[in-house]
Amino acid sequence: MTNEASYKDKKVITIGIVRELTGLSERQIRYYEERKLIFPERTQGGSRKYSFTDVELLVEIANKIEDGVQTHEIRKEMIRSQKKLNHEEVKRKMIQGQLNAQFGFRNGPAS
Amino acid sequence: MTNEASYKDKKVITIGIVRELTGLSERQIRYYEERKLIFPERTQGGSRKYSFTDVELLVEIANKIEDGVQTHEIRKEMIRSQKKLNHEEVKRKMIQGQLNAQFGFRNGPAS
DNA sequence: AAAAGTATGTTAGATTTCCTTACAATGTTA
DNA sequence: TAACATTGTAAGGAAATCTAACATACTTTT
Repeated sequence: MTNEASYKDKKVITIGIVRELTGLSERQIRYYEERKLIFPERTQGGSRKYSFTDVELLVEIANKIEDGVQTHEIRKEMIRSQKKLNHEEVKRKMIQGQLNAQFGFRNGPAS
Repeated sequence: MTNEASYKDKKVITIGIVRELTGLSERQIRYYEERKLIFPERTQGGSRKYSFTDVELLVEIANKIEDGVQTHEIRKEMIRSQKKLNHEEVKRKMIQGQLNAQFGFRNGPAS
């Protein structure tokens, strides 16, 4: 049913490569994490690992900052659009629930 | 016309992560390179960088080796399928050439 | 205006990751 | 048996990353 974890979202890129891909400094990349705009995973030893999605997000963040938007504002925007997404998801599930109620659809493993 | 360089083919993954993703040892990964089965890029400093495609290929290689196939044979297979691909490409271009001869299609920058 | 906050650079020292080379061990092919 | 194939391991060095701290220049808040 669900996607095989897409390449785009797999956290496999170290910070040096992210620097190359985005043109940002490592200082900037770490700072945006400190401001909770980005959430790399870590290796056993503690090195950061990013996804291509993270890389794209970083570029968007950098663009907004160039436009004078503060990390603080960017974070709010992100929370807003996250909420909107959640809202969409809730609506989708409600509709799904109504269909189930009406027609008794099932897709679980039970027969 | 051509694809935006796909995430799958971008060489951005360091050997430690490849080890995690494939379960192979770094020794094995480097050895398969020595046997010309895989071709990582390098960072400025000399560290190897792999793509997701490389990771998949490594898993295939590992499976064949478990089946007792030697790197030497695997390489031949790869060259064979590479040649088949080239052959397809040549055919495609020949057909394209014939179309051009017949109808004089152009898409270059010249008027 | 002074204080606080934002964004980034830089430095230092420690730790992790990666590199190459070489030798060893074991199994396979010629 | 001699050569080859595959993998482990060790050593020493270089590259990459980490955190913490201090500095700077701006902007916002009080």
